[in-house]
Amino acid sequence: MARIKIEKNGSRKELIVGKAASLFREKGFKASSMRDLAEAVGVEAASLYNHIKSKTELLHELCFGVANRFMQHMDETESKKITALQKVEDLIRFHIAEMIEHYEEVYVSDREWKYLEDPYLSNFQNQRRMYRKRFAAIVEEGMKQKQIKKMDAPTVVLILLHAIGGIESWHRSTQKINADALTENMVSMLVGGLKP
Amino acid sequence: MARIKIEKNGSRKELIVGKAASLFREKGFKASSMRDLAEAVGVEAASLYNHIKSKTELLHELCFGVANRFMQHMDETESKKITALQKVEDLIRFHIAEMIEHYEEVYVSDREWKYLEDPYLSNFQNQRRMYRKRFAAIVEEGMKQKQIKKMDAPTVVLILLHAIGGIESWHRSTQKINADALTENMVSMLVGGLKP
DNA sequence: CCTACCGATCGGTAGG
DNA sequence: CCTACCGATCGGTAGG
Repeated sequence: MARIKIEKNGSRKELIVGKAASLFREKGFKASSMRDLAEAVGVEAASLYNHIKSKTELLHELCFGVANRFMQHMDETESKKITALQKVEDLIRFHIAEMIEHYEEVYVSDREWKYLEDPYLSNFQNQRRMYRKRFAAIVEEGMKQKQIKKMDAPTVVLILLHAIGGIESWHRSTQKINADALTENMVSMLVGGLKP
Repeated sequence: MARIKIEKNGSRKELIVGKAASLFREKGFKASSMRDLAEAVGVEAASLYNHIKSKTELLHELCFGVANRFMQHMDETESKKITALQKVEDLIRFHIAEMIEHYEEVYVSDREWKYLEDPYLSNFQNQRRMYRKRFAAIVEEGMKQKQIKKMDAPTVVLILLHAIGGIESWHRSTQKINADALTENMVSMLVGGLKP
């Protein structure tokens, strides 16, 4: 007598990917073993391979899931009818929101992408480069319009991205001070630093 | 007939630690093998153990070397007779200079300290916490004196530290734009973001 | 989904 | 400083 099969297709894999995000964030990709992951999922290590192809596949899923979301948001921001400075603020707010809502995936994608293997590695690096270029172009536009003070735009972008993405303690921080307050603090400081 | 022994004591170990910094930065601590390191040094893996006790000892040396420099500088900054905002700027400039001059050690200490083992791990975490607390106290002082706008001080510190330390491409950046210009860009943006 | 197991690689030691 | 080697652990597969 077969069990009723209402489980969504892929839900088991999604569970594994989610546990992997948590494990990779905590211990790092290389220091996380498939046996660790299996224990977190509640099966034997060998059983994981019925749902995934390899350990690095888990990293692909995480990194490209995050990259795609950021790329799509960049498309949206670019096409908005707002000033360049407002676009920068929009991007900053999106990064903060992603950090709060998808902390583990974003963190892993940010710190562990170098362990991707090579068709994926180059692809990821290219997407990352493109994203930053587009971000820098908006910053540059803001400088032309005198909304942002003259600085080296690629450096500005690196500072902004790392200022947000680097906070390794979003959990604790968002517990101690409210998430909205944290967001306004960051935006105030980062956008404040751009103005002439 | 013995070779003349004018080599400074410890110079061989220092070479190994330096190569380890470079390797750990490039591949990460866990993904770096002692065979990789031996190859970089130009000996067999077993020979490394005549100069060091273990792989993690290399990480101790790197992390505490960096931590001690930052702690000592914090002492100096605190005792200077300047305003709180000037102290913050002083700290920012020191972080930038360390990043330019000791990029690999600082980077490794920042991203790989979690692989320290436990008497060292707790010790390092405590030093880190202390440093941030002292930094936040200066920021808070600046707020009281109305030199810095009211924000959550620990968050401000995290943003500052990550904005500077996160730049994973200091090499390339400092090649493209001059180091002094980079420093002024960063200081302008970060200190600018603090002012009311 | 599990048991059993493989080849590769790891950090490190013995002994010279 | 090297050769030789160890036990542990790794990612992954075979076969059911």
